[in-house]
Amino acid sequence: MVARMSVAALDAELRRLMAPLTPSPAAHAAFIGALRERKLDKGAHLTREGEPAEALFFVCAGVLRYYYLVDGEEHTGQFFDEGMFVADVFGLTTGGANLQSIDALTPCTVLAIPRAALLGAYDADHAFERFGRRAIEEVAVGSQRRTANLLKLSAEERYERFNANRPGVACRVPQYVIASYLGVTPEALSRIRKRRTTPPT
Amino acid sequence: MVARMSVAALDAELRRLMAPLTPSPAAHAAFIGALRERKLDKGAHLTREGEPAEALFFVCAGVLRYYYLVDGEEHTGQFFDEGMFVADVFGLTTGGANLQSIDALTPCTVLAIPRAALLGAYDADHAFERFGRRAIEEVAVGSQRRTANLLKLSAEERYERFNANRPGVACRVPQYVIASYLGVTPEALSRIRKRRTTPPT
DNA sequence: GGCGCTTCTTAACCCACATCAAGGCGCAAA
DNA sequence: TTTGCGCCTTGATGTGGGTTAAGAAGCGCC
Repeated sequence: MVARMSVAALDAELRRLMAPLTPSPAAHAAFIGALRERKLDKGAHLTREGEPAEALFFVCAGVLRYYYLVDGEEHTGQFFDEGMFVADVFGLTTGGANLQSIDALTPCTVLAIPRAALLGAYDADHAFERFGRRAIEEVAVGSQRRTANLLKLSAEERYERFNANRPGVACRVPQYVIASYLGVTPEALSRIRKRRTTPPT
Repeated sequence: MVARMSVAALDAELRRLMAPLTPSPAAHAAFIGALRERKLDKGAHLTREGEPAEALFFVCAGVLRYYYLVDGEEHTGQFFDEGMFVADVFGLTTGGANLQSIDALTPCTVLAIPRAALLGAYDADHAFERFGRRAIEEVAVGSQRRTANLLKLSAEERYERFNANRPGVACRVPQYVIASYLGVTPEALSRIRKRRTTPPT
């Protein structure tokens, strides 16, 4: 049931992150064997705030995001598209309840790595532990960069950078979701866009 | 030259994070042997933006922070006090130039774990690799929480939470540094404080 | 083709916070 | 004691973005 091509993409990421270590064939086989493919309609959820974390996900196709719900408002934390890993880091790493909800912004295909299989791989093989370390290092750097941008850039600059850095996301998700990522209202984003496309009078 | 008590505190953190694994005596001895103690005056820097990352640091005494310099303005990313690890995560993990500057907000004592020793420990022993994974997981969760707070809370709420969560930091660093952490000007923080202490007319 | 739903835009008004500009206070050096 | 400096506060004024309220435009569905 698991598409060959998707697993190959995940495997390439896996080997990039654990290099120069290589996993034992047994540990590798157990890991691959635990993968489950999931197809998501637009709007479907992978996790919800408060529920226990089940898995680490690898995006084969589509765009997802995680977000926080604050008195009815959705605050988007990050976007994930093809080739990226997604999870509620807190829930996945501590076993506690998820702090974030993850949903599909387009129809998606993901590979799920159940939490038990991931922890088992960490225990079974140093190479998987390295994969876990390197993967979360990239998450941490990305998150710190995001924090820095929120602190030091204006809404307009954040929008420019987002367009430049994530063009594949920018053109596939609705403006109001981008607004919630930038930390402004959809109205404000609309104004920014008008200003930008009509700078000369 | 390395104080016994400080190393004991670091070692406790180390064992907490690598549990239930334990390092080989040889790898553990090599790691401990590589530690170097550094004393910092208030205002002294551990790293500067653009320089190569040298080490991971463990705070024995004092308060430090990392910050970004944007046209003359310092934007504080995070505070670190006794018992915490500090580093420029990007520089330390990739070997590239630091993205952040780290300085001492009070006189400090830290233990430096040279980058080469850290990477060597990762290679030498699965238990150290686990320590690295767990430590950076905590960093990632903290950074995501910080991002979420910037997105969803007002300046006043961020100040309240900071006071509640980091009282030991709040009372030891100047207001203008706290303001740069909250993402407001010192003037705005001053007004927030006045409002807070004088809610009844 | 008409209907309803979602998304995006526009406009008017308001407010939190930035900016600019003075002071005030504590402390250390002279 | 005086001077100077770093830090905090206060006030006046400006503005980016929030809020509210309407439309307009795209699009699937009957």
